[in-house]
Amino acid sequence: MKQPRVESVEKALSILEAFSKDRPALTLTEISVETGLYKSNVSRLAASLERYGYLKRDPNRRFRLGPALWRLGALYRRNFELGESVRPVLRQLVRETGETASFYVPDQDERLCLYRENSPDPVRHHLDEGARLTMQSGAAGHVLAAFHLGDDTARARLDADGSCVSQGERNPHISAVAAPIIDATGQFHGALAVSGPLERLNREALAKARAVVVASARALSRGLA
Amino acid sequence: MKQPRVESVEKALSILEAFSKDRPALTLTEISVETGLYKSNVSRLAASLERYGYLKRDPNRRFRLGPALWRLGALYRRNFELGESVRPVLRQLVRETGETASFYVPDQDERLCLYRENSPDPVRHHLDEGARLTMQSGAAGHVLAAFHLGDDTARARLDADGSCVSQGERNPHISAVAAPIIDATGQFHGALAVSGPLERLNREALAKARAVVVASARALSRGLA
DNA sequence: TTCATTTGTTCTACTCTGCGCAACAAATCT
DNA sequence: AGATTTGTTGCGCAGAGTAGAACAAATGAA
Repeated sequence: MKQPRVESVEKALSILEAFSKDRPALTLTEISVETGLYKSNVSRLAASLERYGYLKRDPNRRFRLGPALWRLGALYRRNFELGESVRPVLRQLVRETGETASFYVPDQDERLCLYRENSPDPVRHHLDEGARLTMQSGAAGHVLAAFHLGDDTARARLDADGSCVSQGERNPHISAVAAPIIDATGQFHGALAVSGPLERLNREALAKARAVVVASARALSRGLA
Repeated sequence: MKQPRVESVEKALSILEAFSKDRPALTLTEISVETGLYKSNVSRLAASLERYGYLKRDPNRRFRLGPALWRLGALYRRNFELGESVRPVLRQLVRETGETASFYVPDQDERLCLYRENSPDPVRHHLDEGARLTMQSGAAGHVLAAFHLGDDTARARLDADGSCVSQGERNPHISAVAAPIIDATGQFHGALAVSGPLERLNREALAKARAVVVASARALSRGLA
């Protein structure tokens, strides 16, 4: 059997993927170059995307992502009844550790920062909600790789309780600790993590943080009916 | 000239539109019914959407919106450098009026609640960020219709300063006041609004709120380089 | 358990969509 | 003004995408 797919749809979606934090507005030719599609083709695909509000054109006729994405994105996040329960947990983690707390979910073969509460400390690990990182490194990355992809190498890095720590792995100045969220049915939802500057979040602090994160993850996991 | 469009892409997007707050998870047949597309067709389109993370299947194989939407939605919202500036303004409005404050942007021929800060009062006008309402009614609706669509009827309802009030219009128990955000180049961005229960937000309170909203909208408008 | 029913996937043939490309138009720069 | 870049439109062919049915898998009933 052949994997079914619809080419033009995937082309259209790849147009959306061309946008990023650093490139929030693109001209037709830029999109064309970025995606490798012909300009005429992009023009037509973009027209359809625009109709549905997935793209819009700013005053100088450049393309930007459209409001429909935000609307559907909000719907997506609502699916996680988690939202209501995760935020307080993150805030609690920030209070208890003084560091930044985040919640990651798998997005394709990468990981997505779904929720985040930043440390009050001016020197902190900063990252935006909606940011996407690799699953190949970082404490949360390993947890996701192990539970979502079923990666054995990653699984080997995990503690018996499923938690994982990393020091200066993805970013040389950051250490972190993460634990999985798994509901009663065994369904994996994502990873809870605390991260901060390596200097402050040293071996000792990490060990303490690990206990807190694991406990919070347990509580959250239980909270999912 | 014929309006360019790509049929399969629009079909795919209409699949995403089939999801809503009340129907966050759909089976293949449900999508098929909702969109009027053949099941085999939905199956293939959905496969492509799934590949790109716009859809995912939950444990019972039902379709749900995917994380890519949230990621891109976050990017979209970032485009509004507004975000950073709007939130504080909304909070300030809540503080000054005691009612709920929101920021709406146009989304196709409707309006989308992009940011919202709720009143601390237990009896308040509740609505979620990401919710979509008509442009045909409500104070913010008229402002958007007037400035975005250029609707003359709506324009006639506006005050000289562009503001607009409504009492029990969209919802019989809610009154509201809204004002437009327009940057130095004349570009319209959206509407700032304060809304609350009709009983509390009466004629008198509305008049007071209008002044506050208009002032905030002015300040915000100026804040956009 | 077995049978019935619903739900989802796979296959095929035909049609018309979507594609590449080139010619055209519009905007921007010199 | 002319030159160059950027976006749109027209056209014909290839083949992508569709409808429909047949098949497979899951679910429910008995």
